[in-house]
Amino acid sequence: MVRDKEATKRKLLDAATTEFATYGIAGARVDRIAKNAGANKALIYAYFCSKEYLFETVVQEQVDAAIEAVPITPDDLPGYAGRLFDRYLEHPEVMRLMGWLRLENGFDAVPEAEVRAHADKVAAIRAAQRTGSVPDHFDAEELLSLVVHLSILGFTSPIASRDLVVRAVGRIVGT
Amino acid sequence: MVRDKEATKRKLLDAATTEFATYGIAGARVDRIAKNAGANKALIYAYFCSKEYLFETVVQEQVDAAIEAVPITPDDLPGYAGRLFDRYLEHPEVMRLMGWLRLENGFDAVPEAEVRAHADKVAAIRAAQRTGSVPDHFDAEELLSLVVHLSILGFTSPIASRDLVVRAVGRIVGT
DNA sequence: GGCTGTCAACCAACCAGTTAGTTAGACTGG
DNA sequence: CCAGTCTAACTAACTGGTTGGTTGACAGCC
Repeated sequence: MVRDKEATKRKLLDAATTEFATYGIAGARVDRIAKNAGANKALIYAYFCSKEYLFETVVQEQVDAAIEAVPITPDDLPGYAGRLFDRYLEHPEVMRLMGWLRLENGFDAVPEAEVRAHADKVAAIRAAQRTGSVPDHFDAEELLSLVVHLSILGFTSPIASRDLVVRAVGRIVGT
Repeated sequence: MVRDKEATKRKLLDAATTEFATYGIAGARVDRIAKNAGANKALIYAYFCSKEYLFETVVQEQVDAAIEAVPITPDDLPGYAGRLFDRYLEHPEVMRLMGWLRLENGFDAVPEAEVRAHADKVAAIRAAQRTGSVPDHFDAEELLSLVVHLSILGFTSPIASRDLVVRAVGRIVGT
């Protein structure tokens, strides 16, 4: 047996990510997380204080990763939406975790990292609008909301395709 | 005490609607539903068999009501999106219930009533496209998905307004 | 009297969180 | 190099409380 705190934390976080994405906060079972991580339940409380705080840690980590993986391209918003669409298709856990978070902890329970990243993206779009490379019939914040929202079309509609999202954003952004 | 089976069922359904919309299936408490309905817990099992089946009944009822309340207007899809937006603002339970359903029972667990209504709406849009009153750069089914999806923008973005949704759908539908 | 709606009390299963104790392995003094 | 010691990672078993579901008795109505 290897005694490695960080490695064990990692295994617990991985198991918790799957568990929370599948069952949500109320539905997740601490025993199952420990078992799937091959670790003891008490370690969850030693390392993450509580089930709730473990969930927050998982969300934080996943949101950070998603934000870093798909940087915004203000001059190509349809392409940005397409890359977001791809990301969510590859990592549906993020969307599921956010879904649980919003339903269980209220609709304004937004991870801090997301708030910061959001502000940066609005600024980037606004700058692009000033140079004229992005039309301004929508306010920068409105435009970002629309683009991001359209990129998650795949979770609402079974017939949604990458191409559909890209074309729709193309029409929203305009010429 | 009044002994009225239908009235008791109604009170239980109302309490269950609030409870399930707030806490989901796993998070909902049968005792709390009974208490809030002013009825006994055993009646839930007498009338609705199980917690799961009670949830299904609630969802069915709410979805039916929502479908009936907002009929489609193929020639005015922005207006349709606006009315859906209003409906969800007034009755957020429906969206929350659907959210729980999708997360807890899988993303293809769509109520039967919704499937039927969906097909009708696609047909209506397709007909409008044939008469030329709706442009056909999007397939009818794609168009409906986009319109419905945009109407729930309020659940993703805190800055979403009715006007924003209407304008966005306007650009999607085109002239 | 029998049928039906209602209920308090109950139960077995489950679950988040705790604790008292065990052990791997790093460190130390010789 | 090694015996002794100390610490922190780890664990099995337990606890207090909760939860979905049941049951047997009782009350009102034909």
